[in-house]
Amino acid sequence: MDRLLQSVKININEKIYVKDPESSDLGRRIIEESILMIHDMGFESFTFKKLGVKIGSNESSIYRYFENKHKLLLYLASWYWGWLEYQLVFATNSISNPKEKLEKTIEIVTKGTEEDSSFSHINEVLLNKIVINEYSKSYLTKEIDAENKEGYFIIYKRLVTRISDMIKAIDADYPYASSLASTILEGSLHQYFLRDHFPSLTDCHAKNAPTAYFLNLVFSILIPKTK
Amino acid sequence: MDRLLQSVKININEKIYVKDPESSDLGRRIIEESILMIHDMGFESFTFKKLGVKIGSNESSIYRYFENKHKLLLYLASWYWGWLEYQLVFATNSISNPKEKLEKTIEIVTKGTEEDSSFSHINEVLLNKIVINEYSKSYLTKEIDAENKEGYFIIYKRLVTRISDMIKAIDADYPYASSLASTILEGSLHQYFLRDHFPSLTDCHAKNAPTAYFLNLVFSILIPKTK
DNA sequence: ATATAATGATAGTAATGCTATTATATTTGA
DNA sequence: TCAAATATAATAGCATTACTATCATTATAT
Repeated sequence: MDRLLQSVKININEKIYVKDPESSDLGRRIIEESILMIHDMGFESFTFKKLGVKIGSNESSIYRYFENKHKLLLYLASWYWGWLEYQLVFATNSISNPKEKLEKTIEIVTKGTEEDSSFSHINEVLLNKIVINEYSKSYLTKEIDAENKEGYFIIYKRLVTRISDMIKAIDADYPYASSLASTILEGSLHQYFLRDHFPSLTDCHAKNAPTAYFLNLVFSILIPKTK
Repeated sequence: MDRLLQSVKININEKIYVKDPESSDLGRRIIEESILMIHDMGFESFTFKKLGVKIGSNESSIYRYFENKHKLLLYLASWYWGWLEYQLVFATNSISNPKEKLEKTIEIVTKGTEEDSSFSHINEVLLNKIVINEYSKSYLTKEIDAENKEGYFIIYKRLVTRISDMIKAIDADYPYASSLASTILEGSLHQYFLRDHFPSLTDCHAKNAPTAYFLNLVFSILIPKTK
């Protein structure tokens, strides 16, 4: 990825954290190590106590950054979607042809993250895997409506809206632009999960196969209509 | 639904339970009330202790049926998918035209469950909502590969395979039959979730709108190719 | 009537998810 | 440069969870 990304700070809703983890060394270590730990042990087994031991700090200190591990997950997910959105906007901004633009977009949001920018403390490859395995848990809760109202999911929603708008730009009459956009994002994560754990339920085995699958899907739906 | 369903017992992998909940009154009450409680309070807040209080029984007695609440969720999900599979086979068995058959299938698996059979102790309407909100949590775990090997997900996998086979029957050359099948099942649950909590991310607002969305999607992809 | 199985009651344990308090560094800015 | 403010660390404590174990009681089946 472009080195420029390094200097861009992903803007995350301040209500998600108690204290901005980007504002201190401890905060950055919390983010850095939590990604490694959640990836290793899964979100359920991950605790602030264990994280404290790992970063040589104290449980109570971590609570000064995040109310609980659910909020930390919301933070990591927001960061990931913000990072993806940045890449998307950066890569498609100059494309004026609507079809090309959507193609590029699908490519970006469905390709697996394979290399770490290795500039920041955030390992994007592992974060992508965390999003695949844990993102649903961040919204499949009883608190979803309240948290949505607080704006904890704006970045994700904005991303879906961007894709939806591009779909509409190609076919203004297609009545399911938002559903299709959300299917691409969600469905892509799901296909990667299936590839790793239920290989018989997917055809996406090769590298970046979800991209080919969704490109075929989307343009089978949209293009014939515009002819 | 047909009254016949009443007499059919959904066959669930014996490893999921310690003692078959269908084999006793207490077992049936565990299933019946757990559905109500998980629907009400969400899977996270639900505990065997609370369930015990609700059914006027003891925590330890419930542990004689299910090792833990995760296994109970696997049981409920398997029952749901088995029930859906039964409906699907029942309704499509006699259809020989591949397109009609897939149409009917999509209709069945994407339509929201609106009425309870009210014959058994299982409330299918609430169970459908539980599947929408909690099913992902049953497989997004670190134990997934071991549990898959134990066969805890066979019914779900069989269902996806059935749909995949029907897709292949229409277009043998379409290279993503399994991915499309899994997208229909998963995506449908997701669209219902979005409808209830992120309405701006979906176009499926009307009753059974996911059915229309997926019918359009699938046949835009498959039919043009066969012409 | 007796053995067997199912259920209920009670207790206990380690871990989790916090909160609170106090002590000790570290930073900063007057 | 020193005091004040701020950040972090250490320790303790508490309610709840997710169990396990034991023993008593109650059906049921032979």
